[in-house]
Amino acid sequence: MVIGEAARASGVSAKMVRYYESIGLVPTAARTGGGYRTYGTREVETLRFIRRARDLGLSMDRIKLLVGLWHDRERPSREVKRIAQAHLSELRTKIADLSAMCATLEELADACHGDQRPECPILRDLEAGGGRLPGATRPS
Amino acid sequence: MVIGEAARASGVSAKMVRYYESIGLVPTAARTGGGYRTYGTREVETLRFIRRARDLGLSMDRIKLLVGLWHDRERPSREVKRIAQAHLSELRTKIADLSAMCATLEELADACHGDQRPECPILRDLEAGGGRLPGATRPS
DNA sequence: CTTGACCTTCCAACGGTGGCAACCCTCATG
DNA sequence: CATGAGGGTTGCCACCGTTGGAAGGTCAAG
Repeated sequence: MVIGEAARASGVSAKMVRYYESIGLVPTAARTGGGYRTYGTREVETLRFIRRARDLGLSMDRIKLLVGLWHDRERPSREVKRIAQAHLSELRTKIADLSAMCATLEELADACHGDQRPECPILRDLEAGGGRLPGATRPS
Repeated sequence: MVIGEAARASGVSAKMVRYYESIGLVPTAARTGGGYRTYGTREVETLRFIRRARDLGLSMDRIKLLVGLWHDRERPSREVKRIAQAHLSELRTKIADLSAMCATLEELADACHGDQRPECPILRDLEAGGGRLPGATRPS
């Protein structure tokens, strides 16, 4: 299997396969006489593993750890769970941050009539930096 | 006001002020005889505007548009609202994506006993890519 | 031979952050 | 008045992480 076939089989683009090799996430692939990288079933499975981990939003560093644990038959599941929970906690933080932005922006967009008039609560808020706190718009 | 003072007054780092100038987000600053950038109240207010927009997660491109609209007294609030809603829609998409990851990962982490034993549903899922859908783990 | 896939290397994006050598400005001391 | 010290500023380059694209060259197969 050359890189294109491995890419199709794993769902990881050839570009990314080379990249993963360059950062040491997957071991250096064997080469044919002509210099083509070759992959076997095992390598493709690793790539698929990586893609699924990526789909869950895990960072390369954590994926590297997970691949190591995956290949270790003696691993304690505690280690895996710890990584998952660290990621979960970051995901939750990000979601909370985005939700806060969303809430503020929703409030502002709702207050904006959105017609041809120049008056705009969105710009007013960005200008004054005011109404970020609860309690709605402060009285004038 | 030189750049450091403007930075402290606006909450944008001096580095970022130069960066914003380099990408054309803020106009070229006036200079002293010695080549130092100088800022007035108006410039600092613009920087503060930008920082607040960044805090809401807006992209540089959109902030550029918003600053333009902010300085335009004839702007239709429709334009501002349209930008806000475009960003809102992206925020919601991102939140949904992260929430999906979160849900999957929560399910897997809950199923993992997290002790010294090697058996681990998290790794099993990443390996097989199976149990993403409801209905629990399929029978062997 | 032609065509397609592969090889390497560089550039772009996002929004900054960090470092570095050199320069400017101010103040203190001789 | 001159000199030095210290801190702020300048421009430039490189880096973070992940992906895509393009250029230019090589390989394999029809």
